[in-house]
Amino acid sequence: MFGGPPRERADAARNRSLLLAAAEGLFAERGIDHVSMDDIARAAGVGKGTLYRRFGDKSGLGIAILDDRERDLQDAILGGPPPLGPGASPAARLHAFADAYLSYLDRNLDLVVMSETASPGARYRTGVYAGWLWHVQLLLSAGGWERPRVLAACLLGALSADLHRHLRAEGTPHREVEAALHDLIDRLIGER
Amino acid sequence: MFGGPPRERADAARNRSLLLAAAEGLFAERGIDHVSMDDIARAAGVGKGTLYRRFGDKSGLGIAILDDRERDLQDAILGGPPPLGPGASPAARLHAFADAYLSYLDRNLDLVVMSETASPGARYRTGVYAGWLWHVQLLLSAGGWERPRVLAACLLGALSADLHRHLRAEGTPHREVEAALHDLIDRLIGER
DNA sequence: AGCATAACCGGACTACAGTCCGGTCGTCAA
DNA sequence: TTGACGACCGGACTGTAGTCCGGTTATGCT
Repeated sequence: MFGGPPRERADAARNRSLLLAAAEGLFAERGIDHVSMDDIARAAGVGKGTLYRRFGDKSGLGIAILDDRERDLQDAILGGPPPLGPGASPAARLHAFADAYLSYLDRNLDLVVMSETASPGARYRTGVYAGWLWHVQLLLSAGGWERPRVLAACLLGALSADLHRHLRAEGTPHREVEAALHDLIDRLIGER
Repeated sequence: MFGGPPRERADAARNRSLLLAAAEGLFAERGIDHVSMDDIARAAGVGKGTLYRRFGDKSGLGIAILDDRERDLQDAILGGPPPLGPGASPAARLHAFADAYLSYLDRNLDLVVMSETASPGARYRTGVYAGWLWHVQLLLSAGGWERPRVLAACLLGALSADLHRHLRAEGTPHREVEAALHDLIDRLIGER
């Protein structure tokens, strides 16, 4: 009767792969700041229109590249072993989330900065952000907070990629950032 | 012997005023997003080079426009009456700072977003940011925290203009944002 | 296989941020 | 007052993000 979602055309899928591969290659080779959208389209051997139709804008391209790596983290949160996954106390899960997210950030910093700052407010419009927000909000309300959504948004503010790139550039040791966040979470929701 | 800093030339000063006035006018009239740097230079009757020499870039222009309004807040913090100024407990001063900063943000939201997001990391390179950081850091270390600098940076992350524009756009009531921040500060450093 | 349809393709085009440099004019010292 | 210096001026120029539309080609039905 109703078919599933219309299948992606073969040429479209091929171009998507070509573009993602070209972008990842160029980013790794020259650094994100020195790669333009034209470069990517040219390297993939397609026109610019194709690039923009597939990914919307530069931030969308970044999100697509990050997709797999983020999915790993999301899966571990939703169904992996505790304390990151379900089963541990809210406090323990919040601590585990902070560690896991910081580590994810650390491994993909420039890409995340790009996807979050391509245009003002870009971060908050992504589905991934909604996922993190939902998770933190649940943990906070399990911990008895009254305005979990706003508070969760504030906590995620403390995890902005831009901020952590700044801290890294300033030379702040990674372990100090982790320690500060754990202190903060301890005060918010209790001990580990 | 050594003269003071070389005086600004009369034409340069005149052009600075013209540019600031033109920018404020256009921003108010059309909204920040619909004003280009060319528009501003043309409205002020000067060339683009002049605009960029005076203010560096778009974010620098925003900072210059915000300068006075920020200075009021800085002065109140450094020498005004408690609890915002010196004399009150660190906890009380932190609460007062959060209120005052949120209110400042609320009154200048688009301009602050522009000055913070013109380029990635722009926020952290400004003198004003260093001032807020210093203040919050002092209050936290007076409250007995061990890593006041990193923690202060995280708290300011929760006060990013981009985030609060998003919360406003989402319809979150201002009083709820205030309440959440006060709850958070209470846990960090004690009661009001 | 043959055809109608709609999605897809690509590159020319616009708009904007930011740079550069030859010419100009304010400033200071004599 | 005059002259030399250097800061200042302006607009043409570059590089980039993102849009648009006429031509093309995959797809599903007969």
